[in-house]
Amino acid sequence: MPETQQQNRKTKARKAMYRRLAIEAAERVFAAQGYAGTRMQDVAAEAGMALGTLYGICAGKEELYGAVHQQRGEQMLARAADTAAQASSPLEALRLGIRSYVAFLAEHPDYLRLHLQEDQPWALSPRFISETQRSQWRQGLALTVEVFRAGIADGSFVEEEPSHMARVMIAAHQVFLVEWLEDQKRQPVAALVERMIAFVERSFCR
Amino acid sequence: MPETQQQNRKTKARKAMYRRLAIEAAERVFAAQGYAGTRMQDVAAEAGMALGTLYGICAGKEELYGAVHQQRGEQMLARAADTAAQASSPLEALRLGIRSYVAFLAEHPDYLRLHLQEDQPWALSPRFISETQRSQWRQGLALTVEVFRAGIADGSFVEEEPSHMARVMIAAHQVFLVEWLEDQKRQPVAALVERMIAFVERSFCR
Amino acid sequence: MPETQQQNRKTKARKAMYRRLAIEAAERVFAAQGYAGTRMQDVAAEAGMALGTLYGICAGKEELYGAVHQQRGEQMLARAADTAAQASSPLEALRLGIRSYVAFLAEHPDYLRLHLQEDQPWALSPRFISETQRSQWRQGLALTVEVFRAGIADGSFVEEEPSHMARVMIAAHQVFLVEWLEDQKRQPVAALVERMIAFVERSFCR
Amino acid sequence: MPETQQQNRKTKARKAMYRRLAIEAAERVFAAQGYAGTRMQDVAAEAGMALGTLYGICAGKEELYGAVHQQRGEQMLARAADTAAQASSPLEALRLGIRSYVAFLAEHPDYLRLHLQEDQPWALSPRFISETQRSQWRQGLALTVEVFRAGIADGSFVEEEPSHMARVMIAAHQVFLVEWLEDQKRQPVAALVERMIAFVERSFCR
DNA sequence: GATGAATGAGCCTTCATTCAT
DNA sequence: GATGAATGAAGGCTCATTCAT
Repeated sequence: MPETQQQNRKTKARKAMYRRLAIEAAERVFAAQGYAGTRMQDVAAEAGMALGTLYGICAGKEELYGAVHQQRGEQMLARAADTAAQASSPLEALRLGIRSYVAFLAEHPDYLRLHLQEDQPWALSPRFISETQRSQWRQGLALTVEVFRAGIADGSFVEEEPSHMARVMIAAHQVFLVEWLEDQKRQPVAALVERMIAFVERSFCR
Repeated sequence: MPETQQQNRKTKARKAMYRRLAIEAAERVFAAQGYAGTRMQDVAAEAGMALGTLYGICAGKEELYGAVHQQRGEQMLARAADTAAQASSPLEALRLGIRSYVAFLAEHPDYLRLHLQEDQPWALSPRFISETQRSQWRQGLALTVEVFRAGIADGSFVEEEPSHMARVMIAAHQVFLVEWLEDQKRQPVAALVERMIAFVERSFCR
Repeated sequence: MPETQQQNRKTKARKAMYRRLAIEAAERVFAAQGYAGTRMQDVAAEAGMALGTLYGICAGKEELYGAVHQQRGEQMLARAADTAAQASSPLEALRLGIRSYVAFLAEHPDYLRLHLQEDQPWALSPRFISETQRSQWRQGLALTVEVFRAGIADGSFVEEEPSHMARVMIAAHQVFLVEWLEDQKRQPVAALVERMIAFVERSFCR
Repeated sequence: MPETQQQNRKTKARKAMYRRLAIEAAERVFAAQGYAGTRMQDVAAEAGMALGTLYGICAGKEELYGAVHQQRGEQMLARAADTAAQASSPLEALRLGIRSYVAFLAEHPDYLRLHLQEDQPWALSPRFISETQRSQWRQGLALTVEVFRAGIADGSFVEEEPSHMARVMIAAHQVFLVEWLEDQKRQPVAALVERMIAFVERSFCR
């Protein structure tokens, strides 16, 4: 039944679009009101859809919250990975990667707030993260880890557990980003990035 | 009326004891179930008292949560400050301070969990922080900042904004602590401390 | 979008109906159990709806209580005003008005009970009266006051502050109504009305 | 055992004193905060005694509330009765009685507020009235009723049910008293009394 | 499939009352 | 007898989720 198949395709496409819509709305509302302060009603309203529709798209509040992080995380990582792939050395890959993801966060202020509020890369059990999301997060982390591993191998980085280095780097970078926000983003992004890179080199390069 | 005075003293002492009991119970429950997942009923039960008694001791759920952080934070800071005071150089003060607060957290695993869950030194608006707590946090930060400032002055630290250095240090240390927990505390505390100190020296010493 | 408009109309109509249902249920429960003795749960049950639905309809217990008074008060006043408007003299207007509102109260025994319990025209600070209700009460009083004023002008009533006369009249009439209830409503409404009118004439006519 | 008897007497006397204290405190607090808004704790504090002591003195909140009314009611009636007893005619008795009880209320502003808030002489089921109080209230009413009955007999009053007349009179007088309060007591008590008497004569005298 | 009205479990908090000291 | 700390039942309200239209 090609007709049915086409319908399925259409249906799926529409569903995907609705989901994207919902997730983007959720990002805005969660960023503004926090997880506890956000009602599903608010998200539906922000997304311009009915509550029931929202529930047809996501499994519940927790899943939706996780999906926001997954969605943006995926995008952010993809961009960072693409950029870093063009590097000729692990150190350069790291520099390019940082530049890329800071640019991404600067372009997505709502996600930045969420990221700083709740995204604890060191968290014991990041709240509301499904298995799918967890595995995806691991993949993302793995990219950074790979860069560190290569850098250790070629002697440009200190010998430490790469995943540890990645987590420390992310944690420290959160401080830079918060201070940047507290300062009303007065510092140019390029300067911010340079300081973040400098920190990493000081902490991890030989 | 010395009788009344004595009674007041007794009453106050008892109240203080009850409050400590309640705060300790709250620490355990908040650590295990998180803020949102904790019912006041649970805390009362854990403290072995009736709900009404708990409410005679604290003003509400938020205040109680804040009190847990304040209580332990105060203790931790006092110990770290005392220890660091005996140092003969800024660098040694930092080392002693880190050793002290890690020891404290190792002795108070529930507070450690809370600390890692919610104590985000980089947070934009740390939830539920009363003015008392805020000032207390500032004092704590100030101590660390002072050490960094002295270290910059005597040339042992890089020239950076001291409060920035303090926040980065704390953020990075959280990663060490989480990994330590994830590893079931298999690493001896002394070794953990050494790695944390080594990181700070790498990141901030000339 | 005429569809949406129609839906809005439908929605509004339904909401209005539900609100009326809720208010009528509340009237019964408040009349039977008093304000303090009434739980919102009871009202919801009496109205045959869930608690959440009730809260979708009214803002809370106080607002609901006020709404009952407002609703019935409005109806009662409208009827009394309509009737009195047909009178050819102030005295006749008063007679018709009294006849009308007593008939209304006789038809709405639950509201009568509420009226006797709480509607104290002499109250210093009538509890729970929102601004809307206050203005409505003023309107009601104004109507009666107008009749008295006209009666004073044409010489049929004694010269007194009309609003005082209105309040005294209402207070005295409450006694008639309570006694009627205590007597199990054995006295015909028409006779009751005649006695109430006689009282007013004795007290206020020249 | 005369010793024990004396102790009992002392004990009783002390208890009676405490009870009076408590009732007076309760009067103030109930007048200021209303029945629902008053906590037993508040009354105890106002009376300068411990909560347990208060409960040794009265059976509970409702009983205490009733006791306030009973206490003052008794005093008020006693004075009114004494005064009225010196009258040479029913009409004069009524005049003297009114003068007396208005003076009493003017001297006890807290009781006046309570009286106007809650004392519904026409109420179907006056809240919280114990059997003792009910009988006392009947006695009080009986006095007034007796005056009316005598006045009907000697032809000075209209022929109506005396208890009805008494209740109507009280209800109407509440309006006078509320207006007097609303007017900040600007009107002299003597003038107020004259208007109240005038009303009664207009309504009930032949 | 979309809608949004309806649901009701759940939680924070208060305060009348009791009872060990 | 006086005390007041302790109790815990009770109730207003919210909001995630469902399901009839």
